[in-house]
Amino acid sequence: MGIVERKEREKMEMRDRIVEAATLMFLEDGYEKTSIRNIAEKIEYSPATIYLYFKDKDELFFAIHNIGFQLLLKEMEKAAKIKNPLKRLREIGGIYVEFALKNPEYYDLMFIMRSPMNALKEKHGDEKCWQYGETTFSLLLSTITECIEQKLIRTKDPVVASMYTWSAVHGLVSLKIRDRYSVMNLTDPQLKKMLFQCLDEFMVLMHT
Amino acid sequence: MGIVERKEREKMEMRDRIVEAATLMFLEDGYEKTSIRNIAEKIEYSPATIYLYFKDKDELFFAIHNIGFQLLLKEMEKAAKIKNPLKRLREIGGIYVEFALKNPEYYDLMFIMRSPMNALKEKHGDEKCWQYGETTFSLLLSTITECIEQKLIRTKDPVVASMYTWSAVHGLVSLKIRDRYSVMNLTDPQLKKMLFQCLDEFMVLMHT
DNA sequence: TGATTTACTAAACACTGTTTAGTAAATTTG
DNA sequence: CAAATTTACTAAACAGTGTTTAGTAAATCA
Repeated sequence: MGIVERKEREKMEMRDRIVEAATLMFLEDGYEKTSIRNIAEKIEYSPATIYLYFKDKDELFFAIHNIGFQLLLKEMEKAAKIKNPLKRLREIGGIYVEFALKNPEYYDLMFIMRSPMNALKEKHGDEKCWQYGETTFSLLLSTITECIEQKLIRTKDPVVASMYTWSAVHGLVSLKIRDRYSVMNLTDPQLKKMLFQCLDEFMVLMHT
Repeated sequence: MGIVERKEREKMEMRDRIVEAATLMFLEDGYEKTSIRNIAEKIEYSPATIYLYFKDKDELFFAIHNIGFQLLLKEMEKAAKIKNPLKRLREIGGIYVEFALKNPEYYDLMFIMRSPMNALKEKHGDEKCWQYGETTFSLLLSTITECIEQKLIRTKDPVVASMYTWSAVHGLVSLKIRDRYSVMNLTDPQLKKMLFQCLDEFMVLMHT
């Protein structure tokens, strides 16, 4: 009898409805204002119900963080086609920066906020750990490895190169998202231009 | 009569006592656990008293953030002596990374958390804005300008170079502080070694 | 000495994440 | 089909949070 299947499906549907409502609220009003009580009110259930589907707020926001990664990885696919690994590397960087500027809330959750990482810590070993993070990093790593193989960049260690490349682009966008470029009085379009100038200059530095 | 002077001095002393207690709590137990109520209890005053000395929690944490910057700038002074601007640049980077790893809570407050920047936004124009941030950045900017003048680095625009250099080191340490290097299973000493490898590799890239 | 200002606080307001105990409906079992 | 059990849900409470208001006692001024 398909009764347990139906129940499982219903459970999944309810979970999805919670994540959907929470995501909408999070993107519109930010993390702080997306309270368990507000989400519950939006889906017309009691706050306690949410705890039947998620261990805590961190686990719920881990689910939202995953949606963000799916979005980023879909964008990244566009770069995967590019044969020349150096051009692909530049495109990956460009997509990364563009994603962060277009989806600052998602980016914040994916790479800055503590919340989703807390969720990972608690279920140690259950699934490997930070799957989507690994996937994204290995995309960068394999591209840089190709660049080194073809002697297109001035570096030997692919892991070190991947780390400081990731750090460079993360630094660029996270300082913007967390308001530290207020030092230089720039408008948003001016800053965006600057960020891409930084990216291009960085690519020049790496190039043989 | 020195009565208003004494009162002013007492007001300052009380302010300092609040900041001191809050700083100790913040460094020991982190931002979340450093509540207005806990601070008040520690200094043996009521929570409402704190609001006679600080507009809100953000303003209090802006004061703590300033202490962090004083600490960083004191470390930076050691680099100022170095004549060779390229070596000075490397030292500035090293001190920056070292500071972040040794004082992750301060670093977080200074360059990642929203709280102190919120305090700045509210008093628009009162003092310029993010004074300490500007000071630190101009230290980097002047060093890089010297490097360019002496043709020691492969770049023309000093502002762009300062931005991506800052971003690179900020990226390195902020990904560590916010737990995103959990991807690579490294111990803390291993990661530290890697971060400095990244810094050195980056310096090689910049060098002519 | 009386008026005023200053420094402070108790209590409340409006929130937050989370847990517990209990209920009503759906499902399974005899 | 009726009784027992499981499932899905909620009201209410717990223990906190930042912040404001109204009121008090002491210090200072006139």
